[in-house]
Amino acid sequence: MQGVETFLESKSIRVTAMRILIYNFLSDKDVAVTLSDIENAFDKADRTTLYRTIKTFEDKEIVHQIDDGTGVTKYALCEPNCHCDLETDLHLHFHCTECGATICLTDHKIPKIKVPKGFVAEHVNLVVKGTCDKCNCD
Amino acid sequence: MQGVETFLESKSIRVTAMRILIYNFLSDKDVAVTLSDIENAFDKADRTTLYRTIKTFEDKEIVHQIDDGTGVTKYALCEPNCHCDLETDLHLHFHCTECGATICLTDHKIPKIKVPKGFVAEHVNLVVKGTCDKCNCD
DNA sequence: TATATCCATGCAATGGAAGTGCATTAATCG
DNA sequence: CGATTAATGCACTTCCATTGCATGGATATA
Repeated sequence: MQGVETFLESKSIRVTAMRILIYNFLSDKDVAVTLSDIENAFDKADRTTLYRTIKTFEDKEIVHQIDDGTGVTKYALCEPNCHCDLETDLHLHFHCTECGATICLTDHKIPKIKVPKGFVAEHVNLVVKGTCDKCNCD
Repeated sequence: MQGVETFLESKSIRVTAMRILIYNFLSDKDVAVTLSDIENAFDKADRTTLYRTIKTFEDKEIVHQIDDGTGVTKYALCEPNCHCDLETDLHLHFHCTECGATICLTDHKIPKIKVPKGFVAEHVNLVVKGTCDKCNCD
């Protein structure tokens, strides 16, 4: 994929084979993944490399972190032109307690939240737990 | 406090010195606490005891768990008559990124969240991050 | 081209938090 | 008081996140 390389460059991320692989892995998934998921997909690579690659992606705002309450951090690609802004970019996440999948509901923006006087909101984390469409078919 | 003992009994929790102390510790706080916080407050007690006491309190629905995204679980007393129900009891939590405090905004109930067709919502975790009233005074 | 520099990678190790098994002590009930 | 049941304490384990250091590859510079 020529596209990925130029995309990474446009985000001032140095292009390496590993990074392209990880990016493609993430973009193939429609659910958020853990570090272990990536680890299992790339046996040959070291855990630290994967970890730092994800951190780099995060810094450059092409990946966002999700805390779905399971205790392990999950990651997913951001939408194009995402800056993880409170007003425009934040979407809610759905965690299925049956299959364990965590899904970005990117078209479900987070409603405006009122906070008490004196408080300043900068970020919102909204996770809905329940059962997903696939699990409800059974 | 005679009141605490009868309260615990009413929840069918066996009354011990430790449990009274922990309950009072929690009710003195207006912020959610971590297990380590409790540990530091009670040097003499073993971590496991504190851990299991909190779990007991959770089971009996007098304490709720909060995942504010810091990676460590926090705990706070429930409101009276709370059953941690989706519709009536769930409130939002505010996490201050400056002082690290996590606060229950019990009068801020969680707005009704729409999820896509096929999905069933059972629980919602809503954490707003930013700076709290105390930190904004500086 | 040679060399210096910067950064990605890999290995090893650490630290923190959650959780479990088992033995001991304390509380309740008959 | 004696027996049963539950609470406490200790030791350990596991899992995940994170960091330090050494190495190797890519890039820029002379």
